Amino acid sequence: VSTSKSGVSRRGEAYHHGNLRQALVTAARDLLKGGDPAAVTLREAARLAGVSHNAPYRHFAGREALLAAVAAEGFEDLRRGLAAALADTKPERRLNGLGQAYIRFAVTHRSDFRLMFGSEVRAALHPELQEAALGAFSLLRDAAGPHDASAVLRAWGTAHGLAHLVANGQVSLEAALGALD
Amino acid sequence: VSTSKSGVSRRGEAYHHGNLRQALVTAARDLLKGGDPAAVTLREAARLAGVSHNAPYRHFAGREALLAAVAAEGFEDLRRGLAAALADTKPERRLNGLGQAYIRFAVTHRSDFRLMFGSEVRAALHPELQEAALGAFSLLRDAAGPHDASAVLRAWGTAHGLAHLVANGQVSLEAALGALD
DNA sequence: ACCTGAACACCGTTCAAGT
DNA sequence: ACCTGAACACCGTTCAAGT
Repeated sequence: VSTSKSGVSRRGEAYHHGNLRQALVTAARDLLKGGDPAAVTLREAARLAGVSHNAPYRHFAGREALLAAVAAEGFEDLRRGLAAALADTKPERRLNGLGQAYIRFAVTHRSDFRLMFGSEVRAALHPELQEAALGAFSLLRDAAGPHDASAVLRAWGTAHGLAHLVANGQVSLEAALGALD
Repeated sequence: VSTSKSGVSRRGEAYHHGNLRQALVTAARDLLKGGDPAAVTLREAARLAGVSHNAPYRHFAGREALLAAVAAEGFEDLRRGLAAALADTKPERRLNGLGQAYIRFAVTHRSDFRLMFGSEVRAALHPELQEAALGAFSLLRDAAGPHDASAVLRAWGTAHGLAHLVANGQVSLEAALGALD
């Protein structure tokens, strides 16, 4: 968002964009907010970034790679949200606090959440995405406190499932939070 | 799959197909099995069904309507699976048995499951799909037995979340079933 | 009623250049 | 290095016909 870093020396300048990669990710994220992942188009993202329909290939192998970068940013946001919840929660309420933060993320980042766990992007093909996802998941695992693996997995599943149901509009946020404990 | 019903009088006959709608849904389901929902294409489904790329519009308003029909079939299958689990489970283990069946459905119908709960199809726009989904969900609600609404929702969330995690390959089937209780 | 063929506006992706 | 323009093969969707 800032123009202070490297490359963009004249305003309106498209050639030697300087931050095209991030501009494309941001554009894609905006397109995604509309709710329809099919609307995230390489050509439209390029248009929003002010470059030719072909410039994105300098930074991304293809459309799916751009979506993977968006999803990876989503997982980083999720990790931050979970970490913040940890800091605000008493140790004995950790599972609960993490669950709440997970569900809140799903509603406040609805379209990101669906992309992160949807089928548009095959995570196995995008190491950067896998790493970001692992970052969020392992925080969950490590931070859950004195519970056995099965209890942690069950708590994860519950938060994850309620988050999906809320994000899909099948359950209200209040009901989901109320069901957490 | 049967040719005995209405219309297909000569083999190889495409004109007055007789069962084009179902043929298209079946074709779409086959395409979906590949794992990539983008591969489900109106034109390719028409090709598989042996009709022109335009014939599907006689039965579906567009691509999304075809996907909605596929998802609706998925929900009917899910409902059947849940009903079968109910019949096989002692009353005091109902929540558990339903959860197991839910997770099993997700792994045996991986791509259907992801379509049913993914973002390709906006359920709100397809009443037939909403009805099929409600059929499965209300079976869950009604059959759960002597539990309060919050406990039923939590159990649904847990099964749903674990099912997603298994379908996405983030958790093994054994671990998910083990976490159920 | 049900189906076809041509046409339009889009996409992802590749290639040969340009600065 | 980074970007452009032309080109290709695909799509969804619409329209005017055909039987």
